Amino acid sequence: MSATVTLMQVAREAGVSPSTVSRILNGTANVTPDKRERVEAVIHRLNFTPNVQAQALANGRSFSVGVLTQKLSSAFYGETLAGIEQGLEGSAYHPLVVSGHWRAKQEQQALELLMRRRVDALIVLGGVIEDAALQRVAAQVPLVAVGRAVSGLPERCVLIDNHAGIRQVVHHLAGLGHRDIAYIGGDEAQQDAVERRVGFEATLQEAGLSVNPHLMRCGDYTEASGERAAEELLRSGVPFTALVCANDQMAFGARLSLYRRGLRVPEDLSLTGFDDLFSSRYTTPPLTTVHQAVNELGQLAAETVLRLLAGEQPHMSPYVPQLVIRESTGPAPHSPATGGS
Amino acid sequence: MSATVTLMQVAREAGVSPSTVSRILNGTANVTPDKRERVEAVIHRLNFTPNVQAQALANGRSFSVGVLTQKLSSAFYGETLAGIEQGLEGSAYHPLVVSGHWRAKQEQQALELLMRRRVDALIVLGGVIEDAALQRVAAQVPLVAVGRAVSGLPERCVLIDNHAGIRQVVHHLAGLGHRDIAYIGGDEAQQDAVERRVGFEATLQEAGLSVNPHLMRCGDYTEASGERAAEELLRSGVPFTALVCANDQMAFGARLSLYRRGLRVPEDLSLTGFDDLFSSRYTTPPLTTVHQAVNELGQLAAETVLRLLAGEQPHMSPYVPQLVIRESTGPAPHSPATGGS
DNA sequence: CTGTTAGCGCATTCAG
DNA sequence: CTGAATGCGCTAACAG
Repeated sequence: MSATVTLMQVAREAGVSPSTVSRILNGTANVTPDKRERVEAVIHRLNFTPNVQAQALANGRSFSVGVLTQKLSSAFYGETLAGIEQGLEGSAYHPLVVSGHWRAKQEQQALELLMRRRVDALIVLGGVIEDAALQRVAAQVPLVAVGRAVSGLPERCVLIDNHAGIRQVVHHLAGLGHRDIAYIGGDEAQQDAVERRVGFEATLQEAGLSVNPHLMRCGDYTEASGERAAEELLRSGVPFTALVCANDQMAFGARLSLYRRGLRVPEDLSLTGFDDLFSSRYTTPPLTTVHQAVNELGQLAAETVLRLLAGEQPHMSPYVPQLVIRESTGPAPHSPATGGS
Repeated sequence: MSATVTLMQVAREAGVSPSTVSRILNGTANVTPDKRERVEAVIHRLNFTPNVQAQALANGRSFSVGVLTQKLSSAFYGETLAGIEQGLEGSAYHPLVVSGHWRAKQEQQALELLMRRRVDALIVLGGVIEDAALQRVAAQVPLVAVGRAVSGLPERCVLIDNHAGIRQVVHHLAGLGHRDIAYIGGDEAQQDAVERRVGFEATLQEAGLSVNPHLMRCGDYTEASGERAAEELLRSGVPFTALVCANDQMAFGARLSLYRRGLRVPEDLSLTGFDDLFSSRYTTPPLTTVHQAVNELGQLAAETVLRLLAGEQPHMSPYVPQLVIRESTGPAPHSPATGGS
């Protein structure tokens, strides 16, 4: 653990004042070539790296943007984080990531941690913390929310048009002749879960089909819950020819449940997801789902934050996700699967 | 953006000295109840939060441990990150994550960034940067590497016994009667990729089987590469009854390729992976693979770092992963699949 | 128990 | 163009 080199040491070693070294470091002012060379040589020789904390303290900015995510192990948010990282690249700002685990209290603590680190801006991915808490921090630093609308902060939310997404799914299935369509929704504590369900029901009617409460189930966005819900649906005996899941993970779980019962996809039953996780391309059969450009959304959030930091007032418009038709959907069979027998 | 409150302001407002406030904040010394109450009231009223940068500067520690990962969107490392976060929880230290994207140059930059942020310790996940670079930073701060051996830094590497893992796979398959076993390896720039391949070949011989170079292919750990390699294998016409993949993702890709050709798993062909990603439980059929307790490895790394920070010298022993037999492996069929037809 | 005094490492006035 | 002086916000001796 060799002692860490300071700007002051560099200055002494090079026979100049600390200010000169600082100027060279930041290109704040011109310096005679010979001094510059001398200093740079010393910097290199001593392997000096400026202390970011000190810089932050001195000029009032930490050059870091806090990111509140929910789970580091989530494929969905992981991709968004990658997008944010990418969007910030080249910009002097760096992301500082903390997770809230979908727990309001932890999200609150995470926000406090970020504020103590004096992040220059904030990006919030989903979460269940109250809008009021977000408004409070938004009063201190520029804040951009992804995938959730925060009241009082329009133009600061990168929104996804869930309704439009699920609508495409239903019309696709209806077009294939499906009339009995089952649905597995997500935890309605999350905004998008209710938007998707409402969109599903609305489109059903739009397509001249009726909502059958016996074909509606609720999961929590995990594979296990999807498997369980599909199991229940099948066991209930109520016939259906297509199964719409509110996200890909639950579709994966449902897929397993169908496999267990020997039901073929899409011959016996059509299956759809939402999100288009990377792995959805590799399920058997590849999953028909709604593509969200998660990475791009992350980049967009990053760019928006950068723009906000630069004093601009960016305009946001909701992102319309697109249906990707792969191989898990097909024409409705004549005799609906019930799973019975 | 309201001006940010400082400790000094709190002190003035409460009619005490800054040191007193500091003492209350850190519990460094006793303070009379009345003063304490007064100060805490002011802190609350002004919504004061200490500036971590300033604290770091003042006491020489940033209370952050840098984490060099490769891809934020990776399911594998994501789980490890979650483990690290968990392991650090409650410890005053917080993770600072940066990605290297498996590019030596970017990894180097990431390390520099972390050093400039004056992290108190470092956790490195995989990567392709030279050992020398890691040794250099290890000279400045405690360093723990996960999933890679760094020369000169034994006892600082959380290692996985890849050989033992792949060995279980081969013996499992041999026990099922498979004699023609194909292999899809990873990019050999990564240590574990070569360890797994070498382990595969060694165990084959150990089991009395011979290594058939025509059944060996190389991917890069991605689904796409697994699909491609399986395709080649099948097209080559060389018969085999089992396909061992060096990681789960490639197994997913291979699975799709088999599906495309109408080959049943495990009736026509047995398939195995390595890692036991969460989603491997949900493929159809669920994948037989080698379980790595990735989350736990992350926690272990975090605890080790904490121990190092506390001045202890922890002892490391390689982690032995365990085979998880699910449904993608079965008895060898009588007539091997060749994919030709 | 508590206030005063010095820095921590750097950027930035302000004079030369 | 460059050095000296100041302060960023906080902690840690050091005296009371």
